[in-house]
Amino acid sequence: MRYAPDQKAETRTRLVREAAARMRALGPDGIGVADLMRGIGLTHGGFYAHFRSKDDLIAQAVGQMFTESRARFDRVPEQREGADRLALFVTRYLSGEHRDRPDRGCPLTSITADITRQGEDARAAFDAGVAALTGRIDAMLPQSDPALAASLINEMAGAVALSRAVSDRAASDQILAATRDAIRRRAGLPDETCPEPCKETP
Amino acid sequence: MRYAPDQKAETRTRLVREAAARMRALGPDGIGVADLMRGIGLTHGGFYAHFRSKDDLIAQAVGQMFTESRARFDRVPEQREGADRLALFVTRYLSGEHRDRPDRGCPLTSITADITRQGEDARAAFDAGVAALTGRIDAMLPQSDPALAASLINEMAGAVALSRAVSDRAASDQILAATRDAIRRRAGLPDETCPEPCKETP
DNA sequence: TGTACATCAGTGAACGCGCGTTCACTGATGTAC
DNA sequence: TGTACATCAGTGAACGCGCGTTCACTGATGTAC
Repeated sequence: MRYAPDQKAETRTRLVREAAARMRALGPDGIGVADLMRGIGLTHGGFYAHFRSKDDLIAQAVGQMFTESRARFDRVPEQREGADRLALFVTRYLSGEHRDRPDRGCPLTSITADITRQGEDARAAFDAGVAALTGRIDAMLPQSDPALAASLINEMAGAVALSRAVSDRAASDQILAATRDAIRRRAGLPDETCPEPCKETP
Repeated sequence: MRYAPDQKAETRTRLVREAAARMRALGPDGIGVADLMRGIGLTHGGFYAHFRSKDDLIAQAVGQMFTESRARFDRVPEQREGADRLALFVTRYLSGEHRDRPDRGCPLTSITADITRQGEDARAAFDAGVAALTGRIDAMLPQSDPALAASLINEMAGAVALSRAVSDRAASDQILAATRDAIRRRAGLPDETCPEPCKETP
């Protein structure tokens, strides 16, 4: 078959998305080139028409992860703002759904430790993502406080990561609930009243 | 040569220690059986006289990591207690030295995301370690508050992990400093006055 | 209109390598007689 | 006292396997003449 004019670009996009999802769930070492290509219905040989190396793909995927994470956690009904937006973010971030679906989760909860061992490009993408995320949280605070914003995201990311690692479900739920309380208190938000229908676990 | 009566037990101990150090720095997938054996001056073939499998070793090493971490961060001059002990712990935990030496660091800063993908034994060892650590922090609080203790360790572990991932040294230092402030405030400790000589980076 | 050729995303066999694991063996020393 | 054998932590060759990467090829369609 002859290919549609933007077929190659489209395949590349699908690859980066698939890689981002797998990396969140399995880490950079957990994705294999052949597996990945099979995942989007192709064979492994074509990979190097799209990326210089697996490292190159990883760097692209790190950027993608932050983009998707932003779309998932920061998207809000337009009329909301300030504290209301932050409350929504916190509820979503510290939810059972976020814990149970690492493949769609925030990169800070899954690949932070791995980034240390990645190449320069992946690290740069990670740096940019962290800075942007911290900035957006700062903007949702009652008054700008970059150190507080950084501190809040550290705790939230740490809590979600730990809630996944802990085997006991009740203990895991408890970590998330306690962290929601702590974050709300620290950010000066009202106590737990769901700002929108809370579906904890799907 | 004939072997000393406790030689085998000693070799096993050395292996578990070496594995713990490597796992912290490289993750469970980052250590290879042959490399590890070479690291303590032996050849790979002898490994299976000590462990049923690599997974078995990993589970042992997880326990070891928590034991060492406790010795490193919780050891205090005996006269100290309460808030004073906690201040010491926080200073050590959120230090440049902890960031720069992951091979001697707290497992919560390095293997949390990996534990999700490990076997039952490793997860059980991790669970026990987390519970014990949280309990010790709780005991250092002015008054017991298990949820606060968990919240504090989440933020501290998240911050150290992130301080390692960030490329820019100044930004990394800033994460640690800001988190020390945040934790001290949250735990009701006095402001930054070094409770003992602070050697930040070696 | 028909023929020859160019294009190019994707194919699949093959590569060298390191992994976890197995197993027959080594060799120094203790024990039995 | 000397000889034969048991012990056992560690050795090193070998295994099957999956990895990242390379490369000659496919085959449907567009273009040139």
